[in-house]
Amino acid sequence: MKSLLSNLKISVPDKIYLKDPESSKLGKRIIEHSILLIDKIGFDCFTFKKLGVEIGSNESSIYRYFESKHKLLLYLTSWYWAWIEYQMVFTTYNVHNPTKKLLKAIEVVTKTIEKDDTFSHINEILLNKIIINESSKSYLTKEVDIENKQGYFIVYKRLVKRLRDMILEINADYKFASSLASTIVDGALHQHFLKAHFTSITDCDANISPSDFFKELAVNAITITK
Amino acid sequence: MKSLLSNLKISVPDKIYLKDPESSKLGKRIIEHSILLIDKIGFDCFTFKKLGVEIGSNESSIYRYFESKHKLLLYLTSWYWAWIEYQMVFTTYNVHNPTKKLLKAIEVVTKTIEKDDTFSHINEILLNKIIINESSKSYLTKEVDIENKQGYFIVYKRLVKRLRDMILEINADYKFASSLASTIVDGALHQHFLKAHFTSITDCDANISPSDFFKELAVNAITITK
DNA sequence: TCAAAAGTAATAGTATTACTATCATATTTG
DNA sequence: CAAATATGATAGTAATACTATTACTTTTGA
Repeated sequence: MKSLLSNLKISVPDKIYLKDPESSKLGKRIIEHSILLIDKIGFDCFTFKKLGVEIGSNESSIYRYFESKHKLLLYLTSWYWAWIEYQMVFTTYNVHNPTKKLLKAIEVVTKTIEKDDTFSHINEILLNKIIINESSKSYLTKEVDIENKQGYFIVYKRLVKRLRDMILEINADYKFASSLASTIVDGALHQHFLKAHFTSITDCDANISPSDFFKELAVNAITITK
Repeated sequence: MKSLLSNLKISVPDKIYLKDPESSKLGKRIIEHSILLIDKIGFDCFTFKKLGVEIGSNESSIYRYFESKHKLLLYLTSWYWAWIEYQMVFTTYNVHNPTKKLLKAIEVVTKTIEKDDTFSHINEILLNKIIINESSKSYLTKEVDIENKQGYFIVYKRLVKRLRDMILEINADYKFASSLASTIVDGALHQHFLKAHFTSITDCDANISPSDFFKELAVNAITITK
């Protein structure tokens, strides 16, 4: 219970930012408009100078919140996964049947995001698109091991571990619980990408969702060897 | 048979390059050393200027082969997948049992790459590392739809479709053959990445390979609903 | 309430990147 | 051996990803 409650808050590892963007109006505008701008022009073309123009503020002011656009991406991904984790813990909390619980968790992790008005300055639909298109760039770098040691990816890893634990609750003997969990989380993003851009190599479309695929895949993987 | 033979050659869509790097000594040096340098410093820090220094040649000469480093990455990924496709077709060619055939194909796609001396200027072990760490950057761009229309990703998509067809040979009623195939190809790269950097969220290590995981996953997914 | 502290803006400057353009030289080929 | 082709050297450009400094503005707490 304690462990659950301590993670319900959308909190991002504090080493990621220089100054907490949640602590000021400008900080919130930075987050709000960085999501809009990254979605619009892509992370590769996104710069703090362009963001400054967008929010009518100065480049140098943005640098006081984030060292680099890479750190900003780390912030956005951590926020996103913490938000997903919150929903996962919340929706599975009073579900006692292990299989039902896992299916609910997979649903949360793999579904197409809908509007959420809890956090007014964050557009979760666009943020989800950014996660699909850009989040892997946050760890596919030469600095990944150093940054991993500094805890920049704990939220993501914690989410995968929660999923792994639910898998093991169903079948403690399943040998690939961690790999299955990480495959579901990463694979869902990939299927959403394929659905939008490479339709010929996915079955996901208006009728079939990534959730359908991964739910069946997971249940078959875990229960067949039971 | 014709269809098989026509794809056995390691051929890369010719719109990717300005001048075929296989057509000259300098071209081969560009490929050879771009693999070494990208592996060493990462694609983000890689520039044609640095590559020029490395091969004792001029930046402007490299630009005569590739428009940009992005195109070079597209070349390397296409070459890699064509090489994998070649092995997949070759090793499954005389296997008539559909399940055995699929398992051999998954082995080829997911295994850790070993030395291959057929193509002297290409270090396949390092190229595989580049594919794991950098290949998604070739399609996670704002230009993906235009470039897809121009055929820059056909080799990758053709490989996934071959795998899909083998899945359907086992069970023609399986609803998620394309998604399973694309999940295996992308997921294997991801598991290799996790094995190297985020060990706590994968089961893959010195004893368990991504191949073990994906073989069992695929067979269970396909056969249980048969 | 007023001074100190903290936050924000404006400007300038730097090294590097991702190229393009031009011209010269070297090599190949018909 | 001349013409064509390939490569090299140099220069130049706009943009990127920052850092540094100074000035102004707002908040706060004694």
